[in-house]
Amino acid sequence: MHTRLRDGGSMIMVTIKDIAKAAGVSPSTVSRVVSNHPRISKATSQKVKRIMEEMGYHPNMMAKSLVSKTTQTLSIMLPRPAEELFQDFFFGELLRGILTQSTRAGYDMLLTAATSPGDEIETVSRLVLGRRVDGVILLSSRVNDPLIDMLSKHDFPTVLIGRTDDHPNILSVDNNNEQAAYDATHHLILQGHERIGFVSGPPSLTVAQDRMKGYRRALREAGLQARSEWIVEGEFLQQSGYRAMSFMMSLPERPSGLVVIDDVVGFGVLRGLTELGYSVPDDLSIVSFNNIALSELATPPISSIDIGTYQLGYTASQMLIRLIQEETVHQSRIIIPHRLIVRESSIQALPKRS
Amino acid sequence: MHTRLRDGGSMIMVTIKDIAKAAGVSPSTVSRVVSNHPRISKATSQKVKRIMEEMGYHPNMMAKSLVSKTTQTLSIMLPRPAEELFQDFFFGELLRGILTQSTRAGYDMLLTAATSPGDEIETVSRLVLGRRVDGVILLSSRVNDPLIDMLSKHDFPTVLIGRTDDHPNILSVDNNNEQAAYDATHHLILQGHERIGFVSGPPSLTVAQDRMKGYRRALREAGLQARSEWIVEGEFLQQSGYRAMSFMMSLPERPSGLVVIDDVVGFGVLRGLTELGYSVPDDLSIVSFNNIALSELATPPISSIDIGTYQLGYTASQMLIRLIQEETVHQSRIIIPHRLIVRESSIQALPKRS
DNA sequence: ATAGCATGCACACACGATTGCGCGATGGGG
DNA sequence: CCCCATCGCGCAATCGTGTGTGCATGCTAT
Repeated sequence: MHTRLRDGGSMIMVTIKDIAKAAGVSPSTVSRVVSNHPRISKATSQKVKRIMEEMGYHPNMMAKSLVSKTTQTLSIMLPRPAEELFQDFFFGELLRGILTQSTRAGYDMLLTAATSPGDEIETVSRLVLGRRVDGVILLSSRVNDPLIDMLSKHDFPTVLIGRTDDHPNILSVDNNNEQAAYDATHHLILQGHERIGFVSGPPSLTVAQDRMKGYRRALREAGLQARSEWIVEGEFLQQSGYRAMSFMMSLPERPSGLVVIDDVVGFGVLRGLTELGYSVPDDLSIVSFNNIALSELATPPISSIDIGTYQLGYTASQMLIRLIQEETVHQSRIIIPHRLIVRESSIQALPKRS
Repeated sequence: MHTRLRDGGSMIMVTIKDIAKAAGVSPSTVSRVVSNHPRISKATSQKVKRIMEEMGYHPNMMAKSLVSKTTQTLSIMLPRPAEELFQDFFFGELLRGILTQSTRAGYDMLLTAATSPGDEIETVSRLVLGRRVDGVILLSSRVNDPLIDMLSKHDFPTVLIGRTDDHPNILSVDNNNEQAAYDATHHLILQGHERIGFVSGPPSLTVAQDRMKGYRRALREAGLQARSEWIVEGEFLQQSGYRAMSFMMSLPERPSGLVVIDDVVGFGVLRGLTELGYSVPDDLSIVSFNNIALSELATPPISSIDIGTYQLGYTASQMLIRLIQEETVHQSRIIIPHRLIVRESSIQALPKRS
């Protein structure tokens, strides 16, 4: 059964002209009333405003954008593939930060993904060169990202959440991931561990590179060795954690502590260990990153580096809007502080309550 | 230090006129080339297309929208407060479903939240009456939602993810939540439980109401009683689960099985039980809803009703776009099938591997 | 009394695209 | 050979809003 639900765009549209006619003034006067132009008399202003109210006038944003050359819209450009991101709590918090700030500042958020692999440039061109958005927040902080090339070539307002070496003057918000990984690793060292592994993410991501560096530095400074079989690269998925765990536990010489690049991956590690009958933290201690809400609800709760996810998004949005509106920025790179949240997954001393 | 990064919107804009001039044709011809008008010669078409390529032409979407009265944009209207939603995995999957389909169909997604409490109508009016979007996906399926009133009064393309009684002809995608809760409860009954509780969400949400009904029906059919102290209402937060668990375990007569409205809440219950030294499923069996990715990674893995979250979003987007483009729909309400995923949290028979 | 200025508003054009209509050129059939 | 259909394209109006300019009017100052 086909049902006809709407009658062909019959929705009547109250324009500025209709208001003008009803108020007995010119369209320009109505426009100036809306924008609070000083040279409009109190009387006309009130009358026009009343009529706008009565007739239910809402300015056409498209017409407005056309002449003002601004859309009051930002785009969040998702990396490809985006599946991992969506599966991570991390993303929701980030989004919440971005949305809170941009909504407050009167900007709308466009959530953008490439239509097909390798189509990012095409997609962004359409938005950016087609003047659909005023600015872009990039979540794809890969090395040598052609998107960043393109945006910076066009001098388009862009803020990167992450890091890039190739474009020093692009705005970015990031953590000190090197130090964060150092702190996580150092924490395990302080707990007495000498065999510490690292479950990383895709090596093309700067965040994975940075955390790797911090991990290595901590070991080096402590005079410990980073054995290559204790370092595993994967994705930001639980399966990666599970696989990494299987591999590590099959080694003749196993690590006793593990730094894991993401909480979700950490969940995979933890679950695998539990299934195999190992105890955390006794058999293997775990520290991971991002401190998603469920980390503290794991059994045992997972120690994690809180990277200020909400703040990351909030700040990115704030920087971008400031850049668009004022065309100046105070700093081109802002580092959100991190902090280690210690939980049972990495504390052997803690009495077990079960 | 203030740094001037951009030189005042200097970004040159290639318009249809520029192309026309360079190609020695009229703007209308260029426009027709873009839209593949049949009455344009192969020769001119190719020449114009080559020049567009050379000069890097991208049509101005605002101008296009102004005349075509269509924006190729949909809005996802978030409920208030949105905090809970963002903290739930559920949301990411839903978003992924919506985005995948709408991107495929050539629509952009606007993520919209009210600027301040009670501002939903204002916010949506601006978007809808200001012709900023072509359609709206509503996530707020409260009872008596004034937003739905407003949208349906204006006959604006809308799809609701959830249910409403007040507006029978509004399009919606939903689960059979009553049956889903029935299935969850029935599963516990089959496991031999006779004292079964229900941890619900805000009673104003239709999803909470529906699941409550299914829970009650299952008990009634089995000749079991739903004691009021075994039914607790809360939010979609882990804390709610924790509190509900504390309360239930303090009762003189405790439930032995628990149906929980959301996995995240279930995590809270589970964690609380573990901390207090109770065993799941032996002391208390748990079945929850949504089957987020981490459910199977809990210790023990949580039984959950998979509601086809991705499919929910995908279908909503598909319905909406079809309504916009064809103005007809095959069905005004689509039910996404659910299925119970049984895991250790509700199976006493399963041998424990630890 | 009149020049001068501030005030309040309308006219007209612009933003960048789409599209109905019309006009010249071409070609084929009677 | 002429008429008419078809083809290929340009002209001009239009979408709804913003804004520079100009023209009245009324008030102040000399």
